[in-house]
Amino acid sequence: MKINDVSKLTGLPISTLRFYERKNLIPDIFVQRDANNYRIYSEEVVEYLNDVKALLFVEFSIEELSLLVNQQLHLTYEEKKKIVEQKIKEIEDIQKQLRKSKKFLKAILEGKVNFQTKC
Amino acid sequence: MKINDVSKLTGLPISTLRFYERKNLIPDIFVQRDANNYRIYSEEVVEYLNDVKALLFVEFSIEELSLLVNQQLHLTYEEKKKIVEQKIKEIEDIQKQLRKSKKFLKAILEGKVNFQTKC
DNA sequence: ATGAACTATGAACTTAGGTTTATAGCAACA
DNA sequence: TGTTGCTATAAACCTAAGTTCATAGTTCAT
Repeated sequence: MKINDVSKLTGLPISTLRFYERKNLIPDIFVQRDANNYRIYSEEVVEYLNDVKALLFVEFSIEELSLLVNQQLHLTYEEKKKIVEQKIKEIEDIQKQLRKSKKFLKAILEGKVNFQTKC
Repeated sequence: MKINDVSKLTGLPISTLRFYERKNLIPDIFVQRDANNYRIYSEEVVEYLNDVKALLFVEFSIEELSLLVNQQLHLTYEEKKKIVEQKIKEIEDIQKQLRKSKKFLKAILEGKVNFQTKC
């Protein structure tokens, strides 16, 4: 698969795919180069990138995620486990916040909240 | 209450409080000026800002939220209702994404996911 | 075999959401 | 009454996460 195919299958712009690679977010197992230096992606990269998208959307920064997936940095399993467990806790906090926000927004809909001067 | 009190009670830096005000995120009912041009906040601003914090954390941009709370823009109730309903839907999408991410992270912990070359 | 479409790179640019700095006017307390 | 601390503003600065641009090589369709 070439970069354009991956872009279409994941919905990520080509520029973003190249950017993620520069940020070490795409392990070598997913992408190699052909004779013309074109990127050739494995099929599995699509599922991987969909997970990455979800993780980056709310809970991870590129730097954090890169730390986790980048074997150059030689994090031990224990170190990675710690990061992941911490992240799961953070997600649970976000879930709590979201339930709170939803309540607040619903209260607005029902006219129970008003932060504006009446006039 | 002066700005330093609000900062301490909400955990928002003073610079952020001033910044939010410039972005029309703090309705006039919550803040007035005294004889020295110092900001004097009402007690209610603390709860309001805690809600704002939650909303900005994941689901709203400053601009969107300002649109909603800023009466200068004269949005009708119906227009605001539409924005809020849309936002609730988006939150539900985020909640779905988060459940997916959590699953993925737990699979990593259990060794069921591996995006790295074994060596 | 040539023009449109695809690929590559490095560098510059952009936007959101703040933070920091420079400068100056009040305040509070010994 | 002075000096430490709080407040104000405007403008400059910063970082993350991309995007766009300039330039150049490749490939595909006709």
